Amino acid sequence: MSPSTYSISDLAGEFDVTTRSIRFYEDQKLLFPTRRGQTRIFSGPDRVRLKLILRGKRLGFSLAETRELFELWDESTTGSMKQLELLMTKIQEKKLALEQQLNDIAMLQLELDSAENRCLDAMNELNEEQTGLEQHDLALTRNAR
Amino acid sequence: MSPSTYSISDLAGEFDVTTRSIRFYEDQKLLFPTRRGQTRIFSGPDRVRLKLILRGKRLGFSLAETRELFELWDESTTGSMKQLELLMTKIQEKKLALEQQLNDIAMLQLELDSAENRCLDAMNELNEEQTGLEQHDLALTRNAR
DNA sequence: TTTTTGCTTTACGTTTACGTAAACTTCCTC
DNA sequence: GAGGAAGTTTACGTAAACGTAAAGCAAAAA
Repeated sequence: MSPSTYSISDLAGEFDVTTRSIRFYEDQKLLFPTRRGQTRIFSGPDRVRLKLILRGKRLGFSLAETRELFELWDESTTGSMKQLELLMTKIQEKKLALEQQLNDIAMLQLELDSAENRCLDAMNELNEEQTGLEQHDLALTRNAR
Repeated sequence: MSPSTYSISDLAGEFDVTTRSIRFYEDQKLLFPTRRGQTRIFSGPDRVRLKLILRGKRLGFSLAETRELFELWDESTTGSMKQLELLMTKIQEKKLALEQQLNDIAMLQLELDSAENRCLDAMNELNEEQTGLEQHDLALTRNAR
């Protein structure tokens, strides 16, 4: 069974970040570990937050952006209509941004595929120059076009 | 017909970046405009490079990363086998990274959808508290679950 | 001809996201 | 009870990606 509390190095180990980073995230109000004496104790929700922080980072979110989302989400439980509407617009914004990212990724993938193929072509040509024409079967090592 | 050369402000305008940024990219060896006297003249390939730089940025690539790819691509035309193999591995790396990003985006999209729905639920509850039960049709404004 | 407009270089400033070092406590082990 | 491992705070340092101001040239417009 997964534990319900974690030490700083538990989380650092699991997600491959430094303890320095985790303390920095706390400093930036992204995590709120409790304390036993001096030492930090992280809860399950803290762990989830950390995972979200890191995923956000991989997608180019700044810590400030992620914190803003966390805050909106937290405040939304106290639920004034204005808060909820604000949260909705932020959610829409992020969804649009993700759509854009999907486009970017799709285009880059196409370009990488094309680059890959040209690269393979060039390698095949080099091979034929070196070993003569009888080795044209090397083309079989290439992926489908 | 699209022109084959561009001024710095042409590109800044088209891609909505500052001229400062473009000069910085040149400084970092990502762009290589020629000069007429003092002023920079950008070619079609320069324009393409700029577009790739910005797309890379949106996906969280550093300028150094992007430059490395450019360099590998440029060197690959002079085509020693070692260069080509290096380029291939870099291409594979980027493709894997993009796959990871696709996963991240998919998961975040799911979470945003879920957040959106909980948000809409909360808004509906607020509305019913305020206006009585006869307005339950508001649920129709919600997207499909 | 002055003025505006656009471009240039040089250079210091700024924000983000940590790294790194110093100096200290706490707990565990031997 | 000496040492080591893991935790802590405080604080200065750093790399990336520009922003911003200063000071100047050069062509086009008024």
